[in-house]
Amino acid sequence: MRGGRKGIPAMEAGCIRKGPWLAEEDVVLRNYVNTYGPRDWSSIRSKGLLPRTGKSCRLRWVNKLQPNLKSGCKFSEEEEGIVIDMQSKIGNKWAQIATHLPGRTDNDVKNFWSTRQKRLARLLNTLPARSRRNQGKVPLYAQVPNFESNANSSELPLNDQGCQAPPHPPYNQSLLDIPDLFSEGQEVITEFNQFSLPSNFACEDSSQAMQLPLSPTFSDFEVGDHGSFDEFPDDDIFKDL
DNA sequence: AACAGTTGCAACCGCAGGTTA
DNA sequence: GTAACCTGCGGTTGCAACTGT
Repeated sequence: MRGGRKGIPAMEAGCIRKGPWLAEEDVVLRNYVNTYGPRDWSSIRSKGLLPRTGKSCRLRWVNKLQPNLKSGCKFSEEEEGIVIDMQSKIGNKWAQIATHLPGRTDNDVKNFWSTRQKRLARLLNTLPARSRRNQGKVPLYAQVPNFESNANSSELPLNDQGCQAPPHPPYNQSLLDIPDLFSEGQEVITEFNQFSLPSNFACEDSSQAMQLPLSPTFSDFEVGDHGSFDEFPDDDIFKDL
């Protein structure tokens, strides 16, 4: 396991313990749930079983101890697709989305989405993180002036298929033709070719809609000859169009 | 090998809605 | 009716592990 707050000494606030859970505490919590079921969380403390709040116990059970969790297992492409699709439909209803993903908790979904958003933010506002080879190169997105402010879907031109085209390159060209995500001198990032568009870009005649994959995944984005590039644009960048 | 930047995720907090006394 | 408590949810934080230079 990595991450978490292992390094933090368990704090004591009164008789309430906070911080990382110990294996012994997990055992006690498991025994409690086996005996009484996953409820009455606050009685765990009142019974003197654990110096944890009911809230903390519930969270620990739901996110780590309950059976059939896919802990430590990355989201599959199918799972990513479900999250992306549902988030676009119902918003940040992580608990609701998680019900469609067996073995995943709302926290898992939330963390997955949060990571995805961070990548987008970095893509839009800064240079790609670990890809220091891209330092000094400006993301094409970042070169787009007033991308959101001048995006008025009602004023967007129609493309040659009668679809409302995105307001600014690269979105108003065939996505499969997008040449470079980053550019400076001879170094370019290529093969940026898959991401979804918001529903307001869809044609009424679905047969004329832009042919795009609905559920891009991290692995869909590569950096031509420059190594892997796992950054990708996010559906939310179109939200206000 | 050392360092710095980034990622993944456990666990916290505040709030809202439901239940009970 | 309402105060107190419980439960669940979404947002945020912070650290160990990872990765690239």
